[in-house]
Amino acid sequence: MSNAEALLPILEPEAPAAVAPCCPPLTERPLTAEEAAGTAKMFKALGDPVRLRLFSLVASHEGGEACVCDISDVGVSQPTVSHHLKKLKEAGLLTSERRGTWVYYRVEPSVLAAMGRLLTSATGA
Amino acid sequence: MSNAEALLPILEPEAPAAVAPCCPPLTERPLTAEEAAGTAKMFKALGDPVRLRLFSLVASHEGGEACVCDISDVGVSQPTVSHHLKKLKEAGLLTSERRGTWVYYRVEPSVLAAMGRLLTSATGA
DNA sequence: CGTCTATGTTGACACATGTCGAATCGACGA
DNA sequence: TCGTCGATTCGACATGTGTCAACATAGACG
Repeated sequence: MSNAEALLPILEPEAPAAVAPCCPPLTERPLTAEEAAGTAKMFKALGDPVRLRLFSLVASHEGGEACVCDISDVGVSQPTVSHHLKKLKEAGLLTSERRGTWVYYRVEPSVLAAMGRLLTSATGA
Repeated sequence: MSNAEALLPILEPEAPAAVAPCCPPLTERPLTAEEAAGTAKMFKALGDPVRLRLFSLVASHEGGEACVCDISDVGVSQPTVSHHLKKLKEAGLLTSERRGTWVYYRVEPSVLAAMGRLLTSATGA
């Protein structure tokens, strides 16, 4: 696949942007097909037990940041952990940064807030 | 299927209870494997565009209740709509009730609130 | 430069999932 | 009772997904 990447004009596999300010609360208005498609990607990313646990490990870590070595003890092999972290990154929920030997993952606070707003009914209840 | 139900001791295929008061916010504490497994089911249920749209259609309907005939216009066949509604029901997000000819679906407000709390960071940000 | 440790990628496999057409069930009306 | 309409279930198929072993890459340290 590295060949294709070199030949093509570097088209990114997923649109990694514009996930934060998405939609009003679900109780307020039915989502359009486009809105649902974009939002469902985030929910789907959290729809796997391993990913949800990895995400909570990063989110609850000090400073909302965690090294892979700190969170790779979730019961699956390390390639699988890397695979899931990549999925979370593609969904816009995490960002990664390499500092020296280790790679650190951080949560995207705006995305968290947006998803929370989606599920927080504005109707008072 | 009516035969099997009559013969077997009525074992339910999915545990339909105890989904509402689950976990503290994700930013507060890493989820255990059990918590993640249970919570991921709800996120997974909303991780499909069609299901998310169906859910928003029901949630935003008057009284948080909608007939299937009102929400079955999401671009897929009616059996598929029924299939997705069943999934949402199994995840504890919806409840169904038959009134005469039509079947009405309603949202479970406590579940919505619980999921919103999960994503609402208590750290102030 | 060589080697070691830490992450990420590839290829392959088993399994789950979304989708539809056809058949079935349930309620209403002629 | 029979026919019709709304909703679910069944059977089948194509696709997506999670998982791992093996390999590749990136930086650190002698």
